[in-house]
Amino acid sequence: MNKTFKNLDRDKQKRIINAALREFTVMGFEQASTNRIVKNAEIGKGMLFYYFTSKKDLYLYLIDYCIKMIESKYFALIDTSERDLIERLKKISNVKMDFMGEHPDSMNFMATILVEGVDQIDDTLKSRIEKLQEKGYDIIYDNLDYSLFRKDIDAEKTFKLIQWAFHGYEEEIKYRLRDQDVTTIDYEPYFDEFFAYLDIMKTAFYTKEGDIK
Amino acid sequence: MNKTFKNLDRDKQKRIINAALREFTVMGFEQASTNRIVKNAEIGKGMLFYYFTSKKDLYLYLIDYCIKMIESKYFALIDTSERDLIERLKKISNVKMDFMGEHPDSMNFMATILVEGVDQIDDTLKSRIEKLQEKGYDIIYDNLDYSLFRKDIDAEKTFKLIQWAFHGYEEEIKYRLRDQDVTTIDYEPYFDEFFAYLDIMKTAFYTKEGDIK
DNA sequence: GTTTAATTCGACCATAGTGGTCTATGTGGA
DNA sequence: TCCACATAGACCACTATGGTCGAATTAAAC
Repeated sequence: MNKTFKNLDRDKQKRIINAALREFTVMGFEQASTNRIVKNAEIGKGMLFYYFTSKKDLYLYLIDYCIKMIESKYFALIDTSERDLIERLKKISNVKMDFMGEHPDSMNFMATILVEGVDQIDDTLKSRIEKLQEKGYDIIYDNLDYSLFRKDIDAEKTFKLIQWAFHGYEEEIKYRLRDQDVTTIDYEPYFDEFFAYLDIMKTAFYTKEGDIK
Repeated sequence: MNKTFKNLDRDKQKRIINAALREFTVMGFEQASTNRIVKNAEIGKGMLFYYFTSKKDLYLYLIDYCIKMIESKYFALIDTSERDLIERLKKISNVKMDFMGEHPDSMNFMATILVEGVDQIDDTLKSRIEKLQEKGYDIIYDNLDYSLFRKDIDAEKTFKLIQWAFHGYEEEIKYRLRDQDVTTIDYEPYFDEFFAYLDIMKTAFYTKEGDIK
């Protein structure tokens, strides 16, 4: 990546980054077209290869960009002091929603990278991505209070059930809002609906007040 | 589609169908290559366009083929006489596993059709697909016994939670077995693990024996 | 055994798109 | 008037595309 790119006005920079992120997300590395990227970014073809030495160089830059973005704007905002699993997942959902609102392309791009293993990546980058995944795991599981769960069911498995519910609801909302503009959506009513699910799970999975042992 | 295709030995027919299903599933309609299809099916290029008038003709044939397949080998085997949601989902999982073992390409292909709306489809085909989705919905929800659920939580929402758990576990298993040969997998231990999850949900969501009201 | 018909193949076609280069033309400061 | 940087897009060799076509092979009919 050429230093000129760093000195660009933020607008042009963002246009290029977002156009490229979207292209790679939708098409994958091989099928992604630099022609479409420059057209959507509204720059000349020559410029892309002035800023970046090759398609691959651009791709690797984007991965690095997204890793930094997720570390600073997503993971950094989640604290693990909340020891109630459901309450913590609730907070994570909030941060995630905010992040998705502001950087949807970065998140979607990284999602495709994580599910499809990509050949273009070298070992150091690969290990950075692994670290990122581990960190994502810790943020959910670290320092949880197992004693909240009823004693007659397995806590580990109940964890899973709760997580699947979070994921399921997320997907359900994505499906319901499938072709609406992300920036204009009011998520408030969905949070209320979601909290009802959380209450059910607390009623079903957590120790009732007054219960002993 | 040419009638000659119907008269082909089953082996060649299957080779062509499966090669095409896989190509369209992985690449989508536009990016799918007829060259790769004929190479993987081990037939000459000319033959594909002898059996089918065009790429689109092949594509539409495959959709029709899969709809019929799913209706006769999947939906037909599920009965809705079991009124306990969890037990019914258990049976559905069994049929689904069997089907996935024998016709994985058909199922994956239809899945991509259902999530990505495809332009190539005309109205009559579109409505057949909608019917299929409705049928899939009925198979889960028809004739269920709501009285099994505890009275202090919302039954509809609990349905959702249970479904999300089924889906979550399915995905988890797919992930764990991600690069193993589908035909050689022994699913038995996973069923045991899965039943443990179902027991938890019954304990948590269903009315306890002896409970009144 | 000869003629006719149904199958099979892959070289070939025009076309479109690829990643990347290069030249010509700004642009802004000294 | 320089000069260095920045910009655009025509252009390149190359690859892959969906689809065609004539020649070869096989099967059937007489």
